[in-house]
Amino acid sequence: MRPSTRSLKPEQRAILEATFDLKTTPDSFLTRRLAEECNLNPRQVQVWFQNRRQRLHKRKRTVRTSSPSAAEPPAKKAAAEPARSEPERSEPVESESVDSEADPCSPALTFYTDDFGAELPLLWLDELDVGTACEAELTRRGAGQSQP
DNA sequence: AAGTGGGCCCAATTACATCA
DNA sequence: CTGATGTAATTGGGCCCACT
Repeated sequence: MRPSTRSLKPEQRAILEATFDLKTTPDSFLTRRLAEECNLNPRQVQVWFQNRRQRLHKRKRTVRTSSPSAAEPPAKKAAAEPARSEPERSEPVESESVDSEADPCSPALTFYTDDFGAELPLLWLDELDVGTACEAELTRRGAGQSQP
């Protein structure tokens, strides 16, 4: 493993990866929030997610093709993709690792990434109410910024 | 209804950095 | 030094939605 070559800081990646685990395609709002949280440009966040998805698909394809019993047709892009019909795009990809590190007891999702070893309170990940939950939580954090 | 512009995504590619 | 590998960023093409 390379210690991140010319890449983002471990903390930034940790946040992005934790988010990616729950949501591989964040909407513009979430992208902006992530950018704020990571001190990056929204464009960078967007590019990061794009590359991440690409890597994931590539790996899966490689695994399948290298697999002797892999008989999955290429699925030609939009062929099997409902795409923008869904407002929230049900994740077509299964998380490669980390099934559910989120603490269900916590009001705000908390992730522990062994990558960074840090505690990442990602509150906006509630896909259902990204907007409101995020606003509320961010406001709270911005004001108090302290967890009991 | 048709045409246009903006936004988003995917796949492929490029450019750079690091390690063996 | 070179080749392999990983990552960030760019490019090109396609699709969808809102607007005129």
